[in-house]
Amino acid sequence: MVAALVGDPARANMLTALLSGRALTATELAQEAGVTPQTASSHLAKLEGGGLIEPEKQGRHRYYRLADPDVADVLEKLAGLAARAGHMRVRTGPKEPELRRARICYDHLAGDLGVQMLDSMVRQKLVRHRKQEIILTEEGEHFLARHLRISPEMLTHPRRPVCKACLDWSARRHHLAGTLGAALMKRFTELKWAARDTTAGSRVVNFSRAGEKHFAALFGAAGD
Amino acid sequence: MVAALVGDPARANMLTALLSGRALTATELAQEAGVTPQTASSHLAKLEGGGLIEPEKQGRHRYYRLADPDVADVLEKLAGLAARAGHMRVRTGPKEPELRRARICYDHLAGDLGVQMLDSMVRQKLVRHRKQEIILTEEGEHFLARHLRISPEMLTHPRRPVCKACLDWSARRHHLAGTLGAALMKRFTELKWAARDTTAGSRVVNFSRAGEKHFAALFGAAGD
DNA sequence: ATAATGCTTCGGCTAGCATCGAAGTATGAA
DNA sequence: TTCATACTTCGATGCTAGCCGAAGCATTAT
Repeated sequence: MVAALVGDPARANMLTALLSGRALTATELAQEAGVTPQTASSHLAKLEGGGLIEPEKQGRHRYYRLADPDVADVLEKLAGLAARAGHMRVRTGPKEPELRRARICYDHLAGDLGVQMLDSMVRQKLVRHRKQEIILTEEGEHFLARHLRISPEMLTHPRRPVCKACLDWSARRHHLAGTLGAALMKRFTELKWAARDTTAGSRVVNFSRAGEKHFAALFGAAGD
Repeated sequence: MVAALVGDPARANMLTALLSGRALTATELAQEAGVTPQTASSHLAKLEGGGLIEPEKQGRHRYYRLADPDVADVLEKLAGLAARAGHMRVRTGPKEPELRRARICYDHLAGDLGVQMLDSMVRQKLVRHRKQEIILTEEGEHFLARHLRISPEMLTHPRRPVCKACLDWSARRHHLAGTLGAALMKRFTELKWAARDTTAGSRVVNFSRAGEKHFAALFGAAGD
């Protein structure tokens, strides 16, 4: 029975975390639920078996998201019932809205700005994006060399692709990973357009006023 | 959490039984769930505490029904998810459709015909029906005396009202109980319009061809 | 290669909860 | 009144399932 899956508090916490439309790693879900990774692993296997969530492998991470909008729908209705019965479960949105805007995803930029950057690159035909595959175009190489002093040879790596689509959990869309994604983030840091938050463990990336302007000039949103 | 309530198999069976829109007694729900009455009592208390079901006392019975259309909605969606995951839960409708049409409710007529009778009586202004209260009108007294030879003094009883609204679980609406309800059923039997099913424990009431005609003449449905 | 990280599987422990028997209340019948 | 039925509460038992420690892949970093 599906309800039994949702009934367990640990699993309910996981699902509630996923309800925000983000995709989270197994470890992140473990701490959301307040259990150890091995316990979480068992729960996640059950949720997956019940068709409530779906995994997406990404390097040595395993991102989980809700399997379906229908699942989210049922969960919300369920939460609505609980609220009416007085068993309110507040669980307000994630802590930092800054995280949604810009953050480190391993070594590359994620968040709204990361998604926006990939969108812009596709629109400018710097890359071609089909499904999971992303290819750097010749125009893209020129663009990178001219504006950011990133040369193709800087991007070669024995076992890592230049471009890769990476699921962004705050925007629920893909942003750019791979050696190019890492190189871009590195350059942004070197140029002092952006800097990682000094707080230990924080994944927030803060853009400077000037940095934001330069970034927008290269990768501005569609409407701009 | 609400989902935990639905998660237990016994409770899930109870809710599924109630999902058909009927109201069932605690004992009936116990056998639906396949547990003893005392176990069922505990489950029902929890479901009531969670706001999923609501009791309606009726003599020494306790009828339970889903608290809200919303609850039914969520349960159906939940079942839909389960079906998609392959964990189909068939649970086809109740055994006898005859039960839905006409049956004994203690000593009076219930089922579609019971509901239809009360509707017709209201329409003919034989009774006034406001909320739970039903009052026999003067016209009603005349009608009963003329067509069924039921006199007002036959309906007096030390501790029982003449008219009472009784929740009909198959139609999910009220039918007529009280001494009048009992007297009507008694008269139908005497006139051989209807007879209780001979099977032991059966609550089915079978109408004869002629009985059905006479009944329809007095208490026909709105469209007729 | 070696080390480190992310995640899973295995095994044993424990808490919680469903379950039932028995006894207690409430309602109605005789 | 006394008896029967419907339902609940209490008390004790037993089983499920969540939990963690330790160990086992898998992937990536150095």
